[in-house]
Amino acid sequence: MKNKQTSVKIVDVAKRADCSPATVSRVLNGNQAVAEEIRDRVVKAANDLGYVPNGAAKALSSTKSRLVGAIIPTLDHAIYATMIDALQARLADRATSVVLSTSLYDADVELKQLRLLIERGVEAVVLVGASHRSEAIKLLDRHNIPYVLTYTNKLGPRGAAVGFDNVEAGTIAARFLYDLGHRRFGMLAGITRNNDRATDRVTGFKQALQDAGVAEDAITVIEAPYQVQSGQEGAKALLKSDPRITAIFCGSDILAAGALKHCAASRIRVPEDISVLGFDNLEIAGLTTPELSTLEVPAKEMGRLSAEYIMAEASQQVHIRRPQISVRLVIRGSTGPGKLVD
Amino acid sequence: MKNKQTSVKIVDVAKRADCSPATVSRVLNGNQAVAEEIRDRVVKAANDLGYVPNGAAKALSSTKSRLVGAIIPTLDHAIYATMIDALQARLADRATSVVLSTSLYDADVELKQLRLLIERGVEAVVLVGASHRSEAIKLLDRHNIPYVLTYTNKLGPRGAAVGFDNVEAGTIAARFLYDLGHRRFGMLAGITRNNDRATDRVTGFKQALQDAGVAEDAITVIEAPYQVQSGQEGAKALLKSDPRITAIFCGSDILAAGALKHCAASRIRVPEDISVLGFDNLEIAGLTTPELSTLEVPAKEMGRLSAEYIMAEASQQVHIRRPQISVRLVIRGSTGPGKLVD
DNA sequence: AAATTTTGTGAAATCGATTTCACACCATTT
DNA sequence: AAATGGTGTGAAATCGATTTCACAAAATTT
Repeated sequence: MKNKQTSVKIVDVAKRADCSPATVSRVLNGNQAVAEEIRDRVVKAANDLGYVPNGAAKALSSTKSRLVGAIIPTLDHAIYATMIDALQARLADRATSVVLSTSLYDADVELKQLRLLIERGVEAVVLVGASHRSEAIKLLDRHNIPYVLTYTNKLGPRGAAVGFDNVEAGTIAARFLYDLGHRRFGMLAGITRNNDRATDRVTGFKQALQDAGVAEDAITVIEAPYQVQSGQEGAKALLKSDPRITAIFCGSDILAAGALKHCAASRIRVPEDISVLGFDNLEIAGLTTPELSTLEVPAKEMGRLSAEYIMAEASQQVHIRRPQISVRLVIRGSTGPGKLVD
Repeated sequence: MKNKQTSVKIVDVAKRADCSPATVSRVLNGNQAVAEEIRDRVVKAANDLGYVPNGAAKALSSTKSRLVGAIIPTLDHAIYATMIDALQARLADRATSVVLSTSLYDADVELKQLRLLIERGVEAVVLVGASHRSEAIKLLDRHNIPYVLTYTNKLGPRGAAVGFDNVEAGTIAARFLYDLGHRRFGMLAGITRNNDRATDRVTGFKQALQDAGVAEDAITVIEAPYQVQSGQEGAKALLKSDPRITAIFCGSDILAAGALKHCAASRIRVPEDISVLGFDNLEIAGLTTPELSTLEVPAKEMGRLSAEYIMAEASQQVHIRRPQISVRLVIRGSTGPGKLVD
């Protein structure tokens, strides 16, 4: 049943303006020259009737959907929400909408969502991280859809990588804590399965410490989902596994906040007894006691730059495929000197 | 130029499966009976060719876009991000995507975004709050698009209201603090302009206190944007304006966290000297020192219920237009008894 | 003044699906 | 054996815009 609740169509506008649908289309899209007089009639007719063009018809005939797809792990984590917020804001300027999906950190869900987005005719796709089902990239290639990988700087043969080097981020954390004098370390990482960013941070952290001469058994790594409570439990497990740890690097401020809670509950002084370093620089980093030292991730920036890339791509312009983006160390009160015992 | 990068269309699948496009459509949408044998051929052909239906064409011919629009103030506030997360998750089950826009608390921007969404052919719209440009509602009515107002329980002649009574929420806060023995109050409200929820919370709070016999000049209200720093400054201004205040109700945990920061910096003890009550029960509420007492807003629940309503509406079923939703008082460490001086 | 170019407009094809309608075929019922 | 009913399939209309193409009228050049 193709019902129609008498919605206004382009022919209705044409009739009222006493011209052809073609002319109405021309006026409303401002593409070609139309006589001033007719132009005015059309605009007036469209307004009078409250004409809203049918997007599907528009998309079908022009092969332009003005839709951009984004698939992130979850909106419940501020780091992604903030990125999407910036992306959406920037694209809205160009009358382009964001179709949002979440994968819950599951590559298969991501693939399924991607298929749905492609079916919707999105003109570009924003993904998180560099590890995806190979079929996902194939799908994007086959449909010739531009895409952006965020939170990573690993570039594929096509697409853009709008993010930072997670290995390097781990390195920065390691150097910072090592230079403070710490010699036994814990890392409270995110779940590394299906998460190349979490994996890389661990890699960078461990490698840099070992390069500095820290023995492997002086570094304990535990994984935990990005939740405060997991952070508490993780910190506890970490200190139980190696009671001599004096510095903990967390894969997210959420985990770090949990670690701080554990310390407070166990009367462990931060940073006197233990230093805690977070990741992301979320709003919460400024709210804990002590305030969290952390690595700032430029989420807004990544959202904005992803939008820039997509818009450039849409207008066939060349654009930087891997902008220079890096994390920044923000030192607050949760980190301090380690006793240089040897 | 209607270019085509040789993408696979339904006729291609039909050809390969040696049947008509009509039959392919039937198989892929599982609507009508098709012989087992042909069905298999079609499925195989579609897989082999990697066929992905064209959403625009689908939408145009079936008058179903499987798109739902949502306009929220910002994704940068967890309370909205969480709601959208739940909405999206629930709708994804039905192969329906969410097109997301932000209004930045501006009703005109909202209207503009709404127009865009309608043009996209969204089958339903989710908005925040009850105050909108009258043209917005008109637009929805004219196009006969179902809509949901969240974070409010004010029902219009059409649509659903999936939220709580903000006046009542203010009342609950007032009663709680009054019953603790407080007699001079501060309220750190969100910006009430264009924000009926913020406005209602103030109304409820003041009214309930006055009903309890509190004089008007014993209640000081200051507005501040939902940012930690504004919370700090607001709390400072509040206490300067009336140094005898012993309890502060904040329109958001963000503001409350700021208030807590101010107190910590000014060596004001919480809750001994001053009680601070938040709103939302964000994750940060459990991370401050002391932890925040607050009113819990069921954001996830609202997202889920909005999705339920939309899905029911899509399948022409009747559904509750105003589900019973309420805030819940969560008592932690930032509130305590007021000295009952008189 | 004639020839040419430019400009503005409408008719009709097109985008890629869904869905109606007609019809052939086979299975029942009389 | 004839009449009836049900099932599965394809041809063609349809959704509502954009865009190509043809052409008339106006502007410019010869």
